[in-house]
Amino acid sequence: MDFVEIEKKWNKKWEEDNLYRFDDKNLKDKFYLLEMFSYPSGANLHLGHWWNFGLSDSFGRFKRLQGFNVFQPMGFDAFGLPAENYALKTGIHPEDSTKHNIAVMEKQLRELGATFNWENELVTCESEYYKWTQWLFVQLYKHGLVYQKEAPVNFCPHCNTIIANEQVVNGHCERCESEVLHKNMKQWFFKITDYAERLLEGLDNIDWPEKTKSLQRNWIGKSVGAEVDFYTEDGTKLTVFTSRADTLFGVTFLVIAPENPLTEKLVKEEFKKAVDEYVLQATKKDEIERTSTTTPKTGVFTGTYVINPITGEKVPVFVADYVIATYATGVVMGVGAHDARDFDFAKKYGLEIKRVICDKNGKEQELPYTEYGKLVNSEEFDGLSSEEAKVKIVEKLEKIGKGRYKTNYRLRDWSVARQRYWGCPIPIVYCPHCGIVPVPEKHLPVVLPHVTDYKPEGEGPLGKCEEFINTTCPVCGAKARREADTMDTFVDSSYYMLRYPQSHYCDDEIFSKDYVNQICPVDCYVGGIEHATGHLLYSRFITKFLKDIGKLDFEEPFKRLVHQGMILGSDGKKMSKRNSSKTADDYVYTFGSDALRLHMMFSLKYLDGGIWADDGIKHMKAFMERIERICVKWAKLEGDCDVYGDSEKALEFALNRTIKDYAENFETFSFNVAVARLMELVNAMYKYDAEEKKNVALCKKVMKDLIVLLAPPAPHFAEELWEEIGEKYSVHNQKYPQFDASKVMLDTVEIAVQVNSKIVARIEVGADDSNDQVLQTVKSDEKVSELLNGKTIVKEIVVPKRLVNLIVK
RNA sequence: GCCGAUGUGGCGGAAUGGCAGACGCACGGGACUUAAAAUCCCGAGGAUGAAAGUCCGUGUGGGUUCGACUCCCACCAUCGGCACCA
Repeated sequence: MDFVEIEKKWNKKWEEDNLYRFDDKNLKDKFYLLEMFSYPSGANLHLGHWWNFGLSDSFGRFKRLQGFNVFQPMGFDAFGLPAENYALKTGIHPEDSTKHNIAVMEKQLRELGATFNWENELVTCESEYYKWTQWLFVQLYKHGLVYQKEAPVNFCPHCNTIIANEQVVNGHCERCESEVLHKNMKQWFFKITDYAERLLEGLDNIDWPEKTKSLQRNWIGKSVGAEVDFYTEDGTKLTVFTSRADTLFGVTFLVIAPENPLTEKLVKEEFKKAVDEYVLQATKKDEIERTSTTTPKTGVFTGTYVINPITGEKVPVFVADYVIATYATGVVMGVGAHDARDFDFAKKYGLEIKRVICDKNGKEQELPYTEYGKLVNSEEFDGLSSEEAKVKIVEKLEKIGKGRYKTNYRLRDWSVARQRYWGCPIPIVYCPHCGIVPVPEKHLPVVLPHVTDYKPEGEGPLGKCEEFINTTCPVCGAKARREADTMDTFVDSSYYMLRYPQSHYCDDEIFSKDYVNQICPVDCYVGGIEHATGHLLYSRFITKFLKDIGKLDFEEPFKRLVHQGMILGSDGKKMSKRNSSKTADDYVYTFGSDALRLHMMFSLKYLDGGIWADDGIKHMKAFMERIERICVKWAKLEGDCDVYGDSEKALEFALNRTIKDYAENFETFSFNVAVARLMELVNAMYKYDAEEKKNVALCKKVMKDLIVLLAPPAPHFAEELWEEIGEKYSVHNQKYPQFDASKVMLDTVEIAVQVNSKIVARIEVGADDSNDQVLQTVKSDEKVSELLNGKTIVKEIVVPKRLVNLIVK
């Protein structure tokens, strides 16, 4: 069989026949399978693409065999820095290069022979799509979830733009690895923090990898505690947040962040110079230096004292850069005895360290002691446990109006403006009379103009485009200017899964509620774990928002999430041209795409990934030829020989075990085991083939079931073989073979009766057909007592029959 | 420091608490062949033994159990994430 040829042939035919059309009238059995869409980077499809798209396509084909009406759309995340940087490098306009790249990638994706629903293709840089990105912005704005604020932002000097927290990796830009600067700039934010609690709670009800859930929990960073108000002598209030209200009696100083606006107010005249100098220095320090836990703590005294609301004690206030201005109140109470950082700080500046917690047994432990324990030196709270004291102390603070329960989240609001050209324009107009005005829905989209000067220079390049920037106020009609920034591409991708079902079939709204509620949420989402705290969090936020404004009935966009592992080059690093000597095409043109898929499935665990090794791919081709040989041979068998003995039982066992395990392993993306079962079945067929007399009907059945099972991992091969054995087109319309449990119940079960740790009897019990696991009922009670012969049963243990002999002997 | 994952032959990797190493690669042997390739069949964790067999084996040490790769506790190693978040 010429695999390369047949692949061309069938790809063409399937496309002509539109074999995988999604039936939008039959939504009862719909299955929405989605792979994270990609950037049209212009590179050729590489092995990583095959790994991602090819294998999850096989999963989709498997669901089809099971009778699901699979919706598997494909599109492109076409805005954004990669596309733009590529354009800057080549001198070709982003729009042109993007369009070209999409055409190239689309062609290759089609060659992959995947069952994508191309009629729903979606491209985020087309106005047909980004109209709704802007609509979304306006809705968020109208619901008070968008605001503009002068804020310290992450600024990448190389990309010349602000980037989100999620895009900063160890203080460096995730794209170009330049060191990120901190600037104060006017910024647009989405108030994702309003959804922090719901984003946390929602994790409990979705089928996602625990790892990813914990990454998100970590990122959201819920911290339950209390706020406590400290007042200066002249009545300025300093509120601290603490999760350890039980240590309030141990406070010996307060620390305020250098950037906290209150800092300036607090400083006493004679300390001003020192403090100003310190603040200046602190803001100059780079992120790494400042947030490193190993950097020694520094700080200066402000000259101000505050009163501890519960003890009445006077404690000094320091400025120190180990306190973060943007978290909670930006002020921290210093408890040297029970916090490692405060301990270091107190030691360094000779501040008092006051023990207020002993261990659970009341023993004094070495300081700093940061565990929970029992209170001491805390007046009426002495003897309480930390847990009890946290409640009692806050209750008392509430009574005197100087404290309250408070929950904080580490999650920050989402910074969404980018000072770049190649993105979705922010639909905002600045009017001299009306101020900030969102563009009315009926005026959308605000079309991104085709400009030639799109070099990023720290401000939105659109500001230089007069035709774009000058407009009139939608409210009063006065001359006004448009916002020059564009949106973060994560906004584009935060709702695309909801737009896919109607990407071209719904012009007057983002989607029609009734229809999308039937198709969404996504039943299975496949993509890399690197988006755990970015795209996957944003999408959840936006979906919750759309539910809140009545557009959806559900609030989690992805029911099930699966992360493929990464496929690595021989050096153990991420695949690149340098470490992979061969491209996907090399394999496709030598062995065929089916052999490539099968090999990828079999040779590594899909969820773990690993180092790509191509030895073995030629054997995969040989394996396919081995299948072809026996199928061609068995297809020619004639007559009605119906022998039925142990050999036939063994073959039936192999078939049914494969049918069962294959499905189970496909379901969990354990493709390596699924393919192994196919190999076992083929081995069993060869073994049976050695029989003089063969049960012809059984042979034909096994052969046909095998070919059907081959359809997901080797679609072209299975189709060709199906035709070769004289079956009707198409194998892809077949049903998943029926599993017959009775054929694999070779093990009956015995109960071994144990007396004084010796097994004295074993009783055979009947197999229960309705349950293919093992526990059954005892057939005869008399038999038990007979065997026991008056002894007392200490214990009965259920073991598979094949093991009883081993235990007894 | 905190959180999470992983640890099984030369390699990729299997095992609802029940014969550890399925399936495959690499390896060895046989059949076919003048020969090679291809194909088909067989072998293979380690130690010991002529062999049947016996002993040891799933990172380490304990525990639960008739029985542990699997469950529990402690530890070691590797990888990933977060990290002065009060």
